[in-house]
Amino acid sequence: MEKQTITIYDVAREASVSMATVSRVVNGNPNVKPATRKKVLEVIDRLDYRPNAVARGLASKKTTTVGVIIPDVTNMFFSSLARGIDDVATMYKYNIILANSDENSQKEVQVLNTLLAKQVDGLIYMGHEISDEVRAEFSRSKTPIVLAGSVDPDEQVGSVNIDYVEAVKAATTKLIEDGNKQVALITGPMRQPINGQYRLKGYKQALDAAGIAYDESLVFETEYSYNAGMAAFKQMQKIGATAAVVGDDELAVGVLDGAVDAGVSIPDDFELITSNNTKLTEMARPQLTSIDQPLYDIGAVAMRLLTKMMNKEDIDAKTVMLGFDITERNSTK
Amino acid sequence: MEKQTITIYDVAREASVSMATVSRVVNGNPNVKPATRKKVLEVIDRLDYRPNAVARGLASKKTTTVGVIIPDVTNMFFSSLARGIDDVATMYKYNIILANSDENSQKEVQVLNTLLAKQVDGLIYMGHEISDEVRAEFSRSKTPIVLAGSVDPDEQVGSVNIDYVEAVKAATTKLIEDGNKQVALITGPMRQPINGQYRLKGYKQALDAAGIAYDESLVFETEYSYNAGMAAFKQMQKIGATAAVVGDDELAVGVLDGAVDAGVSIPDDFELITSNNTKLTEMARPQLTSIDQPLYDIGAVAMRLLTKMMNKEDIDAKTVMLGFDITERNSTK
DNA sequence: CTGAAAGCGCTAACAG
DNA sequence: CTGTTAGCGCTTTCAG
Repeated sequence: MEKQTITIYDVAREASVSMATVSRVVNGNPNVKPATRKKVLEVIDRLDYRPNAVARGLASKKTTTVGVIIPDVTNMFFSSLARGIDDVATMYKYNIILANSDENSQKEVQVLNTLLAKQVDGLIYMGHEISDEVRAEFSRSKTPIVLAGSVDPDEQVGSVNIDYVEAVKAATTKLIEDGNKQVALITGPMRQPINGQYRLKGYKQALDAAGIAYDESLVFETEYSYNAGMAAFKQMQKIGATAAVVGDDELAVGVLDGAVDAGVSIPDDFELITSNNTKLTEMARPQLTSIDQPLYDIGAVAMRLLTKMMNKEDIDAKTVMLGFDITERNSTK
Repeated sequence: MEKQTITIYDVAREASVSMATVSRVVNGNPNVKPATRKKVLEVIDRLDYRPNAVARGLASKKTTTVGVIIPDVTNMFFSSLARGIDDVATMYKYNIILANSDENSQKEVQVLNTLLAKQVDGLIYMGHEISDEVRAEFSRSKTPIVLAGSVDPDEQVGSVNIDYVEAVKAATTKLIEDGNKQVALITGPMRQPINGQYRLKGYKQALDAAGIAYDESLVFETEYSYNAGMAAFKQMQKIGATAAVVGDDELAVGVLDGAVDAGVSIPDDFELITSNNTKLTEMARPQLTSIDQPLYDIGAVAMRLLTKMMNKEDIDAKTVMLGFDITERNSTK
């Protein structure tokens, strides 16, 4: 009365061969006489046999499943990465166990452990920052790990990114060249390396190169939300900023709408460059100029790198940097 | 020299008990003397033992993993559902294997089979339409299945939705009451039940109730994309429509921007109601009035329903309809 | 090219 | 309350 499963044993019996042989044909082992292979395949088809992946996993110690830790699937930035990950995973016959972490370190550790308990062959981690607890789990684990779109200051695991320093530097420089003297940087917590170490560094480099003094009050540390963007715009208006590099698209749309709602004309009176080039940049009015990170590719390359690691192939470089562009739209002159 | 795993047997030996006892404490079986439980827990902790979920799955025939088929994680509509699904899955100790299908029937069947091979305890399917091949797989499978945000005309499996007929009827009615004589309906393929059977029906009912004749040329069948929306607006302008009910938010933003770009004032000269109330509706300018489907809840309830089915609990109703609202913003008068 | 047999790590009766 | 004993369904030597 249960889901009466037909096993490899049933197939063996019906085909008058041993389970070993059935196993061989299922696994594409070439050491099987074409005739018997044909016979077995026919029985498999007739019985509608489907190998039990769990049993397979136990016996072979491979699950062809990788764990993916994502802050929030609902966030376009991460879901774009996830799509790239899943596509190449599928390409290499892996499945993905997706787990939302809300960037909560405790949840991350928790999820990490259940993923390892499920014997995933590899792990992809997304998130703006790696807490010490998570880092500890990483180094304790023998399972291959790759970070997608997040930086690992000590390069213990693989990672795929763009050069955030250069990207922000380029964006800031463009704004300066457009004639802006007061360019703001609006982004997430400086505690997170991508902001505190990379974006801020690129921003300062651009300022330096243009001979403009760094003004701390032009740097806004905020959460990545639409409302935070609207609030940030008000602040900027107060201190006279005329342009901004923004670290997140939703945040940038907030800044944009804050300006529009305040009757400030973009890009004439205020210029804006955002960072992720998600669909939002095209849907906003005016459309947003953006650093163009190849999100899908970052995910895809991360997964590809992971397949190599799981396969124990030689890796040229554990840390890969993909190129970026700046896509100019109508929020800049 | 592989990842030297410590097994339940190691724990048993170290704690001087049988593996059965270790298994009992790991599984919270109350039939263990507190003292021995304590001893075992201590050893587990000391050895850093982590039960192998694959072996567990093979022995118990439960994987505490459910398969989730999603057209595209990158689509806010579906990712919102997915978030609801994952949250309640986590709540009930399940993990999610997420697979993108691109609404491609062949891929769906393929994915369905690998998911079943991995012995998932249940399945959640998202997608606008269920092909005959997929339907066939559904009925062939003994694994519990729930549809989230998609309708199943023959109710073979569980499903969670809102009443699309009523929702579109309400939206259309509002537009008519605002004085529009030419209300368009812009949505996906009529082949898909949600459009052809439900939305169209609700649209016609509203027209009927208002004594307005149905005009086929006011119904647009298109893909769910920003560009399709811009194109649709041009069409509508040609035939003199003054309002539209749109089946997808990204599509609606396209319509909106098409209007804005053409210098048409919204809502004065054209009114718009969209369907999914994703963040996009708030980021657009003017902000979009929308049918408010509780996306997260649909996902959450679908997963909850699935847990009941996996648990063989009694279900009051396999098909559940959640309520909806219409959130008025600035694309309607 | 094929079969026999020993596990993989854990759960689940069944005794006691 | 605890231990023994079969498996779960498949992979993988090891012979032949």
